[in-house]
Amino acid sequence: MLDIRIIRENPQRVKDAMKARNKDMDALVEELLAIDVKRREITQVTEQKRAEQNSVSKRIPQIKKEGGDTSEIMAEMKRLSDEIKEGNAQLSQLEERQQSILLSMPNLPHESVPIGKDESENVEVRKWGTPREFDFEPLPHWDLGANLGILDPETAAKVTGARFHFLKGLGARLERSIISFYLDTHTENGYTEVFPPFMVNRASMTGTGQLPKFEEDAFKLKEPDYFLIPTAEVPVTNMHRDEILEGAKLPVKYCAYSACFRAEAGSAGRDTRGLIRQHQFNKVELVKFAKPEESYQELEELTNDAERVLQLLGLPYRVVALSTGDMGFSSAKTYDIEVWLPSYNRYCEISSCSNFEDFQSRRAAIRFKNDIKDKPQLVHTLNGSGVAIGRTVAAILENFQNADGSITVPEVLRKYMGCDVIS
RNA sequence: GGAGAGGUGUCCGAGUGGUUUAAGGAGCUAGUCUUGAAAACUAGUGAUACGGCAACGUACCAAGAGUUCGAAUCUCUUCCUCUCCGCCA
Repeated sequence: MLDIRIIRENPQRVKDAMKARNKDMDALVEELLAIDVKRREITQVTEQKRAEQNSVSKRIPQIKKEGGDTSEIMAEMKRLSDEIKEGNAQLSQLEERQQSILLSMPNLPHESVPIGKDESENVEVRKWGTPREFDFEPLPHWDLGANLGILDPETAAKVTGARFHFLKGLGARLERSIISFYLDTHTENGYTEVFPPFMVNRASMTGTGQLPKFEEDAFKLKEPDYFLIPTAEVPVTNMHRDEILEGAKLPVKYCAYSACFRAEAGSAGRDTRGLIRQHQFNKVELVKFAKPEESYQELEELTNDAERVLQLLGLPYRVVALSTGDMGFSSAKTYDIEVWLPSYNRYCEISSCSNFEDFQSRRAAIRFKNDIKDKPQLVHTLNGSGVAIGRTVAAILENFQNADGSITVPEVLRKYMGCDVIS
């Protein structure tokens, strides 16, 4: 959520930023400005009346005690009370409208973000590794998985439906090994491991920006009003909702494994085969709470921390800076890490690392103060996949396949897998 | 799921409609006393939000709604905690 003060003081900057995101919100910005003026005006008048009501109310018991007649004052107070109620009603209407507009507005992109209409204008920042030249015809991971008997979407379709998988045997073990390897790597690197709930309430989904705008993307329980998490970002960031953190303890760094659930609304027909786009997938997520002046340095480090696991696995990847037109709703700046997938013959997103600045922390009221006497200020929140598990499995199967259909297990996973080859 | 008890400030805890600007205590801060410390005494003490240039005002007693001139206190809804029972991993 944007700060109403930024809109009040620099509406043009906000309008321009929305246009860079392909959204014309000029009319909404103007409406916000009008609401803001009116809101403050009514607040002042109503609070003044409230002050009078408080002071008169204090005198009433004294007058009664002295045997005075209060009926005239009571009648006057009744009128005042009605006026206050009317003022409050107007205020809550204005506040509700203001809030609903603010909740619908995406974050302002950081000045370093490339301006662009969509993903075609993302900027490649760096590349690591070299895509392998095969001396045989490489298979896509869904064929490799089926041939090895480790990937079984058909049974999942019977048991549940489309876009789910059973992993079997060494496939299931590979999934589990990657989770452990990622968590071990990140905890050695200073992240505190947490295991979060996989369902969250509405306040948490609103805090990180999934609601109210993107409700149709989430799986929702009928009763109670809970959502299946689309990413561990939601429960982990909301751990500190409505809290004031100690400045000396920042940055706070968490890593968390979770299953992730996405309805994938609007993506029918895309990536229908294999592990790339599922309704349920596993992911290890990195989450940071940082001081504002350090958050962009922290974003670079978080991205590097995510890259490290791919380097250790030996998977070629590249890092791209998303353009204004391709960035997510809540993000001020995002790097995507894309792993090389032979079957796609291109790099494919496996991690998305973002600085949300104070966009989430304002919604979720996550603050800090350096000293006990300071005024609390909003932290900057960051997160990134470190990294997606299912897509890692796909990348390992495809990049490390052998001519006989077997898969060479990356060195770092062997102690988890208990074998060198999947065959 | 059933029955019961609760949720008040940093903490403990009083408070069933108005002299409560939330009693009292603990803790914390400063001072007095003391060679120093402890004790005692005195004073201070909201890690909150909004409006206002400011003085200040307003809100906030789990959350939300209601009754009333006036609500921590009465009514309704929700959430959470604890105890017992049931069920379960």
